[in-house]
This record gives sequence, C-alpha cells and structure tokens, in this order.
Amino acid sequence: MSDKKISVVIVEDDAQIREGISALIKSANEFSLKGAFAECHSLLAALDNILPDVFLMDISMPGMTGIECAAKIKSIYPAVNIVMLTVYENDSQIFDSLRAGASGYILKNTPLEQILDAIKDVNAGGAPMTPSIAKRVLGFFNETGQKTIEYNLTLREKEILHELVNGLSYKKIAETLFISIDTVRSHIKNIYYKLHVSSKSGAVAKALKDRIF
Amino acid sequence: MSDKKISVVIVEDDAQIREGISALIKSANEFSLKGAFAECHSLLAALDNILPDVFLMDISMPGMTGIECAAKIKSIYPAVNIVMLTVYENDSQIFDSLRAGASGYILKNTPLEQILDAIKDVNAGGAPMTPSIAKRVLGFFNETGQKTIEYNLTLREKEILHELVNGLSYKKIAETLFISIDTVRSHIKNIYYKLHVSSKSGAVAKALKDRIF
DNA sequence: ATGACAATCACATAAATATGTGATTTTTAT
DNA sequence: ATAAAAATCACATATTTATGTGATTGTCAT
Repeated sequence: MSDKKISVVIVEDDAQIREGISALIKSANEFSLKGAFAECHSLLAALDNILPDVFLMDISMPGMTGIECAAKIKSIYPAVNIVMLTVYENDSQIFDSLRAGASGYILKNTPLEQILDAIKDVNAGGAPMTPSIAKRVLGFFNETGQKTIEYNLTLREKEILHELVNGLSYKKIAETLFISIDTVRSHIKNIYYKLHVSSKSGAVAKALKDRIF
Repeated sequence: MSDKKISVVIVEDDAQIREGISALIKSANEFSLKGAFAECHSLLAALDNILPDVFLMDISMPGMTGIECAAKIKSIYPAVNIVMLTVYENDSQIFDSLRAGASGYILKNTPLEQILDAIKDVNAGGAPMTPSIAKRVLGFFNETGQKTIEYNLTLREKEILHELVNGLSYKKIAETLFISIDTVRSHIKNIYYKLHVSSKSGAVAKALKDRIF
C-alpha cells in the first residue's frame, strides 16, 4: 500500500532498549531508521537534518524530559508524529504528553511487533495507545464531563442563572423574561441561598465551574 | 488466567450483524452470550435478569439511541462495561458515548477477532478503541487545552481577575493584594475595557469561558 | 382540602459596583 | 535617556446589588 519506507528516530537513554528497537526497525523493510539518540539536546541539534516521519520518544531521560522535547519538536514541526514510550502509566505524564502534542502513548513492555504496529498507526494518522492508557484518558473525560452537581434549582431559577451567566443586569433579565425586577431579585436571592454564594459573580463562577449548564 | 467465561449482551438492530456477532461469541469458548436485542426497550425490560459483564451496543437504533441506552444502564449498574459499536467516527457521537460512560468504541468494520479482543480488553479494565478513534479523543484534548485566548492582560490584571473569579469583593481584593481599593477599581476598569465587559459577573464569565486561567 | 413549593410582586435600605477624571511612581524596552 | 507601559492612589457620583420582610396566586401530591 505504502510506496516508501516510514522513517523513524528513536530517543531513549537506556542503551539496551535503544539498540534493541533500533535493530528491530532496521530489520523490518517497511521502516528506515534515521537516527538513535540517548538524550534530547543532541537530537534537537541534529533535528533539521534527520527529521523523520515518526519519533519514538522515551519520557524519563536525563537533561530534558521527553515531554519537553516533544513540545519543542512540535513547536518547530507541528506535523510530525511522536509516540511516547514509557514504563509508567501515570496520569499526569499521559496528559502532559498529550498536551505536548504526542499522538501515541505505549508502554515499554509492549511486544516488539506491536511497537511496529504503533508506528504504522501513527503514520497513518491514528493515535495508538494501549487499552489501559486509553482508559486513563477516558477517565479524565468522565470526571470533567459528569461533574454536573445538582443544586435543586427550579426551572425559573435556572433560566435566571443562565441570564446572569450571559451578563445581563437585573433590569435586563426582567425585560427579557417579562417579569418585574423585584421578582428577579427574589429569584436571585433564592439562587444565592441554594448555591451558597452571595454575589452575582459568585453565582456565575459556580454555574460555570460546576457546569450547571 | 480467567476462571470463568465473559458474559456478553449485544444490542444491534441490524439482524445480520447481530446474528453474525452472536454466532461468533457463542462459538468462542471464552465467552457466553447472555442475550441479543434489536432495540433498547426490550433490553432494559430484561436487564435485571441478563446483566452481563460486557455490552456491545450499537449507536444508531430506532426508538432509543445506544448512547441514551448506555447512559441508562450505567446509571443503574455503574460497574458494567459497554463497548459502543458504530459505523461512523463522528466527534459528537464519540464524546457523547464517552460521557454516557462507554469504556470502548470500535467500528463495525473491525475484524471479528479484534471485536473479541476488545471485549477481553474492556473486561480487563482497559478501554479499547481504534487508533483513529483515539486520535479524535486526543484532538479534543489539544483543543480545550490550547484555547487560551489572549486579551493582553497584565500580570496584575490577571491576578485581580483571578480574585474576581474566586468571588472576592473589591475590598477583599485590596486587602489580599495589599493595595488600596481605588487601585483595585482602576485595574478592574482596565480589565473591563480589555475584555469588553462592564460588570464583575461578565468578567468572571468571560474568564471562565475563555479559559484565561 | 391542605400543606409544600413555585412563581410572582412590593418596598426599603445599606453596601458594593461602575465610571469619569485625574496624578504619581516604577518598570521595561528601545 | 527616555518614551511607553504598568501599577499605584484619590475623589466624586450615579447605578446596581444584596438583603430583609412581607404578600398573593397557582399547582401538585397526599
């Protein structure tokens, strides 16, 4: 299907792993190895000359972490694909890596053939990750997505809170909802009581932070 | 490794696919099929009796979508695993599914053996998804992470805006930052000008919506 | 039928906020 | 060195908010 080899650069401080994977890539005729580095600085210095299709990047390395390095590479060449390679599945490492622009995240104990699959996946525009990593990512989703705390606001109160979030004054809200300003006041008093706040901005902050909408 | 079969229920309106996968599961001796449904209502009615380890859930079905159905199941049995099965990789479907509590998301054109792998993965606590789906999920990460609109607020202005978001009054801000209330006023005037708002709550809303922090 | 709740309105007042018009002192960049 | 930007403070005043204390009218479930 593919007409040319996928070029790879590996950055990994552990010589054994680095050379193992290097040998693997050299022996597979779908891939070509463009470089193998033990730390980030020498890679960055040589970057312009050896830019590959895909990076395999270790996370914990002396000097500069793979995450920082990935961010640097991405800032210069946004289109390259970077697969992080690590021993730990640690939430903050995963998220920092993803934020740095990594497109894949696999564990070092992954079978070698699957590492090659991951390189192919990422080169095809996919985002390879082990199911356990994916689980962490999804967990993040649910946390932030579900946090819809219920404050037992009535329908009308939610409407009014919504207008507060939109930045309307009491007067404008009264006009919009065709009620008197005193009614607006009354509702807002109750909203404050239920949300445990005592100012418009406090209510707005709570509404947005707790995703009442 | 596993001491008993993984029980599965499939919900899929297309008879051909439903029966194909049913046959596959019945023939594999690591799995047992606890039920196959063509739509959600009959499944929900029977749910208490046939609760499986893993659901395979089609998304587009007449009556109730698989996403709504997944949310219902999760609200009753939060621990069950649900793998969504679909023909489309559509951003909103993916995210709605994940929010509904799905732990996996695979395409119907996935090879049958990989569907079985996905069931095993999800049962083992993983989150199987194809690399292309994973890519979408990651894309979401970068979007929300990067959307830091810049309003050219100065350091001090950001500090003060931050205190506004925390719900402090002018007076409290003045005390917290050891400056006079008139200075606070002055900064807030400038913040309003830069954010194009004219009230505390408007500023707070903008700060949170545009993720200034 | 009746008590609980939701939604509406009124009046009063203290406190906080929004806005204008200045001015002085540091910092920062050219 | 010097102009621009950032941070500080002051005073005045109109508007808006926050809060309390009521009251009336529906709706809804027991």
